[in-house]
Amino acid sequence: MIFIMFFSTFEYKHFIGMSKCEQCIIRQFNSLKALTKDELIRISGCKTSRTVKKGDIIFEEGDSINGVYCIKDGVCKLSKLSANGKDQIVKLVVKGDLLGQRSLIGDESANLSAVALNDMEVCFIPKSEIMSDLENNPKFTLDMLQQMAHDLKESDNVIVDMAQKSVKNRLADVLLYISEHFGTDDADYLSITLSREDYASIVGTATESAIRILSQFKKEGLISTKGKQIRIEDHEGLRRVE
Amino acid sequence: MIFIMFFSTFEYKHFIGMSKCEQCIIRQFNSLKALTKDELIRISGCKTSRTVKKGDIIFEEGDSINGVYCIKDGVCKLSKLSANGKDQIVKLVVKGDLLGQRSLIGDESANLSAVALNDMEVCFIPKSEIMSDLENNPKFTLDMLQQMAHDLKESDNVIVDMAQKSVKNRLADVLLYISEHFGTDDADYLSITLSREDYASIVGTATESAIRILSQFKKEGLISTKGKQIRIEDHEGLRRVE
DNA sequence: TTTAAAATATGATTTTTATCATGTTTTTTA
DNA sequence: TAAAAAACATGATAAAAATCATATTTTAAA
Repeated sequence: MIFIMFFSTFEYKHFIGMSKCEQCIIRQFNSLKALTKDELIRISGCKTSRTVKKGDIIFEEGDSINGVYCIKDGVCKLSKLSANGKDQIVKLVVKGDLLGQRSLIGDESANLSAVALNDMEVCFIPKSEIMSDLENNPKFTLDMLQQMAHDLKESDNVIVDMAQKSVKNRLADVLLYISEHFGTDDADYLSITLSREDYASIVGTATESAIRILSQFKKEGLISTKGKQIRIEDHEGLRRVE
Repeated sequence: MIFIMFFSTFEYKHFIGMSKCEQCIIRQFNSLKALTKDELIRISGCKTSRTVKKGDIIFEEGDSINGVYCIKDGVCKLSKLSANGKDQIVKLVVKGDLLGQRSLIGDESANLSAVALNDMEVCFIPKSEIMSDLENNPKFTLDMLQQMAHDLKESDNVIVDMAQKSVKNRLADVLLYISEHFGTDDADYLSITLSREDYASIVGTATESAIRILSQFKKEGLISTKGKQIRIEDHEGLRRVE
């Protein structure tokens, strides 16, 4: 037990999940910002914090979630297994987002699975706490409602794109979306790296098709790659893809 | 002006949109049921009621809606024009549903167009009234949130189906969905009649493809038709379509 | 009620995408 | 670090769906 002595206060709190919600900047990015100081302190007292390794399952379709995850760091995919046995990625969830709120509000088991795309750090807030805030803090509920309205709009737009755009067009869109929403590193590579299979699973196509199209984009000078990493070389060109 | 004398009190109120929300059973089917009697009386005083003819546009993409519609009778489609010039139907909205709440909550112009599929009767409640209730009645906001969570789940599931199922499979699903959600008439025909173009626009395919597949379903004895009307002859068969 | 327009229907053809097959590269693990 | 596994790549072929063309039927309008 001697090694505990080397932990600083910060590291110790961090390790066992005792860092304070009131002082956490992450909450500014989601509906938790609408909570009062007292509510945050209460949540701080019952939340748990944990790390999730790349590839780990946070929850699966059908699981009872019983709470909400606040993503402190990392990225995960929300996907659903279709009848033909293929996974369809519905949404990418990143640092600052909440996870599991839909199931919690609908009082249902998870409709989607959440799997980490890189190492993550997440806080888990039990259902009872969130529900009590939803019932008593109208600002919080309204903020949650606004966020859900935004998600619904995005989902509707994805339906239209799925139905009306070609696979090539959708794949170009995904690259642009990732670039615009999640940014790039210092060498302009997309900050989120996905496997070709993941790209196929977002676009809703066969893995081979996704690979083929990315190769074509490369030949046409629209993108370049370094291993799994992708850099967009011609944004306008990608936008023109049909 | 003499004809006004023939109107009964009921008809008169009905005509100029003065029937009372407190007494309207339709609200039991949507979030308005969470409002208090006082709130309903207040809304009654400022809502307007109108009829919409088949084919009429209730609102279009980009319109500022400035309120919420409560569907007293009839059905409409929510659609979006895609880049290739085709309309994609995202959702069917029926008697009892609310319309426009997403744009109102997000404080945005309409993302979708709403067009009547048959003659409709709708009440319009101005934005200010709804917003004040959202800010002051947590039960109402929570109910709205739960409804929105449900819509989001449905949208996510549509994305998966769009991406992973064949056109034939999706068309079979739509027929079953309409049958299960909107019911049939006394002769078992689907109570909602859609053009082949509308079916194509829900499924996300070419009109000719939708026509062809419906013809095939007919040949296979899965459905029968009488003009535009469709009757499902073999539910299990439709469910097995791949 | 005749005519025009729209919706339905179906064939032929092309395009898009999936599937199968096989090889190469990269990553993981023993 | 060598072997195994996973991911990537690409060709050949098949299947699905779109497009174009052209009737026919139904509906709406003059």
